Amino acid sequence: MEAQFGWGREEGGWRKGPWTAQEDKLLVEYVRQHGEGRWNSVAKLTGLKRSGKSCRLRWVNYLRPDLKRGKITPQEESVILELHALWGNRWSTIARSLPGRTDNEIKNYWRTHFKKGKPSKNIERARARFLKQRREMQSRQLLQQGQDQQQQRQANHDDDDEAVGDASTPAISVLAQQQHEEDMQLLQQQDMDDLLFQFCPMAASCTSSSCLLPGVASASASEEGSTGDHHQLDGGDTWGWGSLWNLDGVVDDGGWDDTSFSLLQDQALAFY
DNA sequence: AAAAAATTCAACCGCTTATTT
DNA sequence: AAAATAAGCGGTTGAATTTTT
Repeated sequence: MEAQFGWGREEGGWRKGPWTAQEDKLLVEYVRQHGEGRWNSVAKLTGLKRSGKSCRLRWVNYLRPDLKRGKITPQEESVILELHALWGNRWSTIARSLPGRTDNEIKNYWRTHFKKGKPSKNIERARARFLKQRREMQSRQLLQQGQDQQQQRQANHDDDDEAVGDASTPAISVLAQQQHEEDMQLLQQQDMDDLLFQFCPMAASCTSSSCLLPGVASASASEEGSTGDHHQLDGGDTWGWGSLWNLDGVVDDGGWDDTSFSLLQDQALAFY
């Protein structure tokens, strides 16, 4: 299962695509002998068919011996969160505070775990899953109930959206009410999981206190439609304003006390 | 069980900045 | 002094893998 054609083949004299173990070896050997830098001479001296750019990238992001392998730890994640709040998308700057991690790695981590859209997608899906489940339960239940006491309600179920707890339907009975409550509990728990995940994916492995967040960004935020806002500032100042964390309402200090929890919960509920 | 959808991440691209000639 | 070359940066891509349906 080697690289296909097209990807991992030559183009204009240079090989592209995934590196093979042999190529890695050549590059490592080159660096051992000549040190880092002068990447363009790698090809000349070793016969490796890779551009200097490609060699540098491979070394910096993958072969460097001081790289830390393995998953980002909760501590590292906190740093990323914090520094991103501070600097925006200055990945290499952030990476300097995380020994053994590359800008690329951090960028990827950020994008896959925190970039707006993804986390809410998770929540969306959790919600969809839940609603489906609930619908099934409800219909099953209603079916059964309908056999018992047929006529009473029929006129008044708007269905889908709550407002259940009203006195208008005494017949729906304690059972349904209970069920609903259970559902809500389930939903909330699920939400909490997702929300926690959104803000601190490693929370699960964070034993109790160790996971301090720099602050909780307001989950609502803004900036929706723009698919990739090119803030092409000419002046060389490339602040990622759009992606800057909203620090308003930062609770800060403390970490996860009950207050921030219920705050989160509020946010979760406000979501719907 | 298999197909489709989603996720991940290594590597690419174009552009900017730094260094060399 | 300026042109050329190298290094560095951040955004984006897409094959491989994982998850969901």
